[in-house]
Amino acid sequence: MNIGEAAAASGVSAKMIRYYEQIGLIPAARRTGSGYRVYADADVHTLRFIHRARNLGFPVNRMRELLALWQDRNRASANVKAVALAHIDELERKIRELETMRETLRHLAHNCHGDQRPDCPILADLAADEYADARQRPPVVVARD
Amino acid sequence: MNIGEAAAASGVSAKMIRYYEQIGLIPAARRTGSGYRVYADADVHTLRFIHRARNLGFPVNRMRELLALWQDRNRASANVKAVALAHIDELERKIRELETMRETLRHLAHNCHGDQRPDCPILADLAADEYADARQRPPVVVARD
DNA sequence: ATTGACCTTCCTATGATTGGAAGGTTTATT
DNA sequence: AATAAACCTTCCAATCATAGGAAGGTCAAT
Repeated sequence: MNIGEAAAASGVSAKMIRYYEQIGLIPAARRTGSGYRVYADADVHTLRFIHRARNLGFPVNRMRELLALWQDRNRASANVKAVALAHIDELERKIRELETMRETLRHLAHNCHGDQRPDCPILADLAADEYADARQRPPVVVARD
Repeated sequence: MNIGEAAAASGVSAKMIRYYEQIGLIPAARRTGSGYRVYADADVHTLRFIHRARNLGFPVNRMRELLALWQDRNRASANVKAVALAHIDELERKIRELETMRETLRHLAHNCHGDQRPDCPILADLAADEYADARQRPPVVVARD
C-alpha cells in the first residue's frame, strides 16, 4: 500500500502521515526501491487509531502516551483512563471558557436594539472606561490584567 | 506614553501592539526623534477596546469590523449586533464540537474499569476495525467526525 | 511514447502569541 | 561624567496541526 492508499483507508491525509512520521509519532515507513513509502494493514490500523483520537481532540503529544499504552499489552486500564480523564478536564476548561464568552455576548446582544440607530450597548461595553468585567472575573479590586 | 506604558494601561502586550500595527489593525504610531512609538490616551482607549473584544474571542479580522463600527458615529446598531450574533454562532459551533468530544470520552471512560488489568474499552474503541467508516458507528458511541 | 496520477522533498503559510538576539535610548544612581 | 538598568527598536524563530505548492521522479494505462 502506498501513502495515498493508506491515507484513504485511514482518514489521515498523506501530508499528515508524513508529518507524523517526521515528528516521531509513527515509525519511519519502509520504502520501495524508488523511495515510495510502503504501508501494511497494521500501519493503517495505527493511523485509524490516531485519526480517531485526533477527532476526540487529543493533542498529538497526548497521543504518544495513548499509542504507547495501546501497544503495551500489560498496561493498566487505570493509566488509559487517567489520560482520558485529563483530556476531559481540558475539554471542560475550554468549554467553560467559550461559554463564558457566549453568555457575556448574549447578554450584550440582548440589550442591543439592532436597529438603524447608532446607540449600541455592545460597543459601549467594549469601550467602557471603567470596566468592572464582573461577568468574567471575580470583583477583586484593581488589576484587570 | 511609550509602548510599555500603553501596554500596561491597556492590557495588550507591547509585542502585540507592534503586531496589531503591523497587520494594520491599528494605525502606525507616531515616533519620537529616536524612533520610540508614542501613544496618547485615545490610543490606549482603542487598545483596551481591542483587548476586551479579544477576551470575548473575537478573531482579529472580525475586530476590524468592530473597530470600524465603533469609530463610525453613524453606524446602525443592527450591524454591530449582526457581528456579535455571528460570533455567538461561531462560539456555539465550537462549544458543540467540544461537548460532543467530551460526551464520547465520558462514556468510554465510564465503561473503563480503571484498574490494573489491561482490558480497556477506551483503547478498544479507538482501535476498533469495524467502524472505520465514521457514518456507520455503533449506537454505544456518540458521533465523532 | 506519452499522459496523467501518483510519489518524493523542500519551502511557505496559517493565527495569535511569545521568545530571544543584537543594538540603540532614556533614566537613575553613583 | 560615567555607568548600569530598564527601556526601546527591528528581525528572526518557535509554537500547533494542517494545507498548499513547486520541482522533479515513478508508475500505470493508453
